[in-house]
Amino acid sequence: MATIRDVSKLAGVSVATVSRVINKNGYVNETTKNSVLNAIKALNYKPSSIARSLAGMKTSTIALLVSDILNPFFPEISHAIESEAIKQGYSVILCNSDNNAEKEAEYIKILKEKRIDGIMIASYTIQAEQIKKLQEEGIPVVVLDREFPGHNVLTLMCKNREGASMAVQHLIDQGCKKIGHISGPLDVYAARERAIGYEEVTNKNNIYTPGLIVPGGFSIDGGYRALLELYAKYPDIDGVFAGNDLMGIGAIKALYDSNLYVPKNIKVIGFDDIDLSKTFMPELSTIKQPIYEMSKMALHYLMKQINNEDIVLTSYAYEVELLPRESTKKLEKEA
Amino acid sequence: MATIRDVSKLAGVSVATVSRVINKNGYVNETTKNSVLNAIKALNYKPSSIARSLAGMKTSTIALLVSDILNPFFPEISHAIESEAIKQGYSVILCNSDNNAEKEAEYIKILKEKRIDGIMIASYTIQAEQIKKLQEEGIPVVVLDREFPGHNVLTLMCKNREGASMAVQHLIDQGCKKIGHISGPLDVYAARERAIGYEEVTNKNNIYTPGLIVPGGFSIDGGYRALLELYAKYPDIDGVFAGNDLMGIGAIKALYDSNLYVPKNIKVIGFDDIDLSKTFMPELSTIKQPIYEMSKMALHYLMKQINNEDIVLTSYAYEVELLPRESTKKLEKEA
DNA sequence: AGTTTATATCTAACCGGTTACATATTAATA
DNA sequence: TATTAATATGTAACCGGTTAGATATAAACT
Repeated sequence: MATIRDVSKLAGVSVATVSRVINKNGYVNETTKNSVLNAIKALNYKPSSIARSLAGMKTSTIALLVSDILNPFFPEISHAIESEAIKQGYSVILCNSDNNAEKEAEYIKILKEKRIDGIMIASYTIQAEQIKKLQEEGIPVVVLDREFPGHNVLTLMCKNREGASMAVQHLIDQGCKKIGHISGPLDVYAARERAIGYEEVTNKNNIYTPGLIVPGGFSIDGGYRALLELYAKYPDIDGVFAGNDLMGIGAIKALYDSNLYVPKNIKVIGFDDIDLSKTFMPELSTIKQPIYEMSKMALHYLMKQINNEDIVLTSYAYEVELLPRESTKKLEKEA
Repeated sequence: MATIRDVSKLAGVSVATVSRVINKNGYVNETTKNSVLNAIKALNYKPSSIARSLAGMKTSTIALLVSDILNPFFPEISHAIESEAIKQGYSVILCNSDNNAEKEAEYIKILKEKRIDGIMIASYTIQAEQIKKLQEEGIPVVVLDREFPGHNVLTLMCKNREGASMAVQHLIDQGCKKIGHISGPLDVYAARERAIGYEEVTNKNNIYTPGLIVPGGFSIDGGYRALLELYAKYPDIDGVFAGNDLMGIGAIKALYDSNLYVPKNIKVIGFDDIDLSKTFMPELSTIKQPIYEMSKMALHYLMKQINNEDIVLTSYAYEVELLPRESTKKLEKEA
């Protein structure tokens, strides 16, 4: 593999000149530039990012830490982050914590050693303490879909509580009288907020019952099991607000396997608007959060921190949107 | 950020000794070792992988190049590769080409500059020529789910043709008389092989009609559109073999939207056995390919190349398995 | 003509590790 | 006791870039 010194020798100039040509900075004579360019081509020279990082004190690499790459929500984030990052000349190391705190800690250690320029966190297992440590070591951090009240971190999320309220209100509008909630892990901020939104609206309508909240771990399987549990306890349930689309899909599947149909017997609404929700049958009503937009802005703010522009480390909540689809349709005979 | 020299100073030893302690090689006195360890802790020292890579000529990083991270098939591969890689102390840069040849070429350039130790390719846009170039530059390569006959590359795939035959035979066994095929992009090896498997079995049963093959681009949308096209041309179709599960799901959706039901009116079988296929309603019959196992072995062979163990650069095809589910069920009244 | 400014290039230190080689001490063997 | 081997540690070159500072020439300005 050719080095910058090989190039400089072949072109008959110093390494500094070669460096200037490569980075298009400083003065370089047109003729000199061409002979350097020719030497580069002749040797098939590719500058080593490793050496460049060591000398330049930046890696042009960020990390994206996710909970579970098998959950379609995260590939959507990953896709957005990566697309935007590459536009700015950054590449992304994807770290899948698999919802495992130890694996996550191991990753964080590796990332520090790799001297990545910043880290984007979309993981439910991470603790505020770990984020604080990263920041103390000078590593820019942005957090997606979480909130750490009382900590100086930039976090982006959607209006979870409001969205949940919209979802439950929609079920009520569609005629539901007894509405269950399949929640995410309640130690996760977004899941908690959504549960609160559910509580608020059911309370206001005098249909709140604590037992109607069952956790479903944000997964299809969890949603499936949660629905069965819910239905066993309350066979007269007629609406379900699932804390995310995956659990909504799991719930619909469980109903189907129990010979109950959506929306005929029970109406179901999810949250997120992952791609799959409008492909599923029946199409899943949901609360859309602007995943691409949020991710894009998250990256934007991460870059600002990396470039030492000072920004306020606070949290932003994005608007959500109700997307009524088949799974909450009011059938004619009900009307 | 503390450096190895800071540590050596604090511990009162040379950098070589510190290096020996960190890497657990060479002779180090127990007492010395402890004082070094203490210094490391006191300074919160984390060795720089950058410097280490530059000096040691390896990055402990591999790249995974995928076609489309939004297609669940690829997160499953990604999950497997990443899980196995981290066990061996390697991290993975995930590169999503988005089915865009230019973006892919750009990534390959970046990866060369990053001096990654090896590259795992699961992308449909890559050309044999590019792989050859990578190899000539000494970069170990393993390819998943493709084949490049006549090229010396290690490729892992499943028995695509055989699986396709099994799928079509299964449809026939379930009573289908007119079977369509929604294919992947026919310039992709796996898609072509599956189409050939389809042709072989339909031919043998004298039900082959060229017009019954329609391309669906390996996506849900593509499958949806392909089915509509197929059905418009051949309204008497009673079975569909989709070249992957996503297209199978798209096809079922299209049928549903046309008031046709699966398996009642038409039976559908997919290929891959992605997680979603058994959650979908109806559950999608499919040909299971051992994604985790294949990916794991792919990584295994990549590591062998990285470690300069010589292996035969050839292609391996994994066994597939028919998973009959609801979408191809023979209903009682049909029997 | 003398001074300033813009252009062009080079030398060498530096980034933070690894490692070959030299050196010193102690233990084992002849 | 002399010699060899094992243990322990240090020095300094090297990996391949970047960049500050030195130097030199040509053009522009007093």
